[in-house]
Amino acid sequence: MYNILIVEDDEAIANLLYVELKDAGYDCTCAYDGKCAADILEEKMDFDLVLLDIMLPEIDGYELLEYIKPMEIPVIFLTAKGALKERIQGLNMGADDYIVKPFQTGEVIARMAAVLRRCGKSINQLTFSDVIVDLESRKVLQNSLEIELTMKEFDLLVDLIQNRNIVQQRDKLYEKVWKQPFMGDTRTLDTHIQRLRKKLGWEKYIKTVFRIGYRLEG
Amino acid sequence: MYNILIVEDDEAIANLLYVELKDAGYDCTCAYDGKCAADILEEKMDFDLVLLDIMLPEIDGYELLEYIKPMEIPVIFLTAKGALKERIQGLNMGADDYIVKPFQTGEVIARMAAVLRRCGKSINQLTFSDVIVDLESRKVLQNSLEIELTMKEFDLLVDLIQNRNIVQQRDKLYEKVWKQPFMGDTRTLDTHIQRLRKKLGWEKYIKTVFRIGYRLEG
DNA sequence: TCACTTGTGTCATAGTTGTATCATACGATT
DNA sequence: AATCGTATGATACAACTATGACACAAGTGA
Repeated sequence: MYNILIVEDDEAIANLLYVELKDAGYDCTCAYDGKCAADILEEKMDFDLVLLDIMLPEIDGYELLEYIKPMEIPVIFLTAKGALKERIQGLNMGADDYIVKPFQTGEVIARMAAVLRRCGKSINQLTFSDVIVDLESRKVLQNSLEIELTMKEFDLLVDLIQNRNIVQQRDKLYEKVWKQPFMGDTRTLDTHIQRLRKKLGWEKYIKTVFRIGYRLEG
Repeated sequence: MYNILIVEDDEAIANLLYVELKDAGYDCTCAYDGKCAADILEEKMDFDLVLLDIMLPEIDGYELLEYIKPMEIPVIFLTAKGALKERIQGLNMGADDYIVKPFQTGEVIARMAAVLRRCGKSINQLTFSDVIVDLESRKVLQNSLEIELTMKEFDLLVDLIQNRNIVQQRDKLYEKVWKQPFMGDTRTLDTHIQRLRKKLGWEKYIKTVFRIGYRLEG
């Protein structure tokens, strides 16, 4: 799970980000001013990424950026619209990306993912819709709530997500998850699909393709 | 098979990419400068993805990007290390991803696959008239509306499209779709053809060739 | 033992497929 | 051109098959 520090003096924006990122499976901490941010960084150094507003009371974003640099934590600047000079300066100073306010949360998440990937901080995790699947811990989060899946359910889910939008033929799917030939004529696969559907409330995503198999759609 | 356009003035890099991507199953075309790339794009518009170096003689990557945009072909930028500004500008201009030189070919392939998937460019896709048939998801779209076909209908449609403008003899057609010898004298094949015609409104495209079979015409 | 996972059986239902029937279109023959 | 035999279109229906839903039993590990 990623640890994100949100540095933003506008509490409304900070909290919005906090909630949305939490939902997207990120652990977040908010700092409402530069000094506070510095303190938090000092105390807990294992952030994976910092979202940094430039206009901050007291210590501003640039100063903070200098402070963060030696920690080698990627930084995404949050800048007001039109403040071109800020952006350029930010990038020159070594920010990894910037996002212009007002922003869509989806965009933030996408940029964050890109930056994290670029920085090699990629963790083995898959996402689909509101679900995050961590391959290392074998945990599944849905809207930040852990969903307990059994082994087969988990493997099945991983396969479906890795092949999203591709029909998985019943026999092939069975053979991949169960690692043995499909003898047909039992309710095993269906039953597990049903269990997955139920636990995740994914009736609409896991489509059955009649006479062929299943497809995770979205 | 995917068609990739490699635009890169450093021939060593271009050829390396060419070879590696070829091995990975991509059809590649190289362009060593922007003008050449534009010509190739003009001539042959069915590329699935463009790998685009930014630093090019004459026409640079940005200009070319503007040129490519209306074609709706995804673009991955190739940028020199540290050229952060380039990256940002590229992404802002609508590139789908970028890769920093020097790169591992594996990384390039992974990014390409991701971009292609994101853009919904599935290799296994047939089109005819207003219909797109995705062989992976087994979905059929007509004017962006999904048409639900049964297994036989789908197989039949695929065969017809793959043999467009060629008469399919009834017995051959039957044997291909039903995978069993044609015993004649039943309405099975006709009925399925009718069902296809009806679902797609393709009375005018699926022609019957009296006493021979059917032909998808257009 | 208990709690949990996993596989299988049964039944109901829904969707698919093949065939029969009748109507219409085609083409050869006169 | 008229006629006739045959092929195909259209439709409805019956048979079939796959899947969902559920319950339960066997297996497994704490």
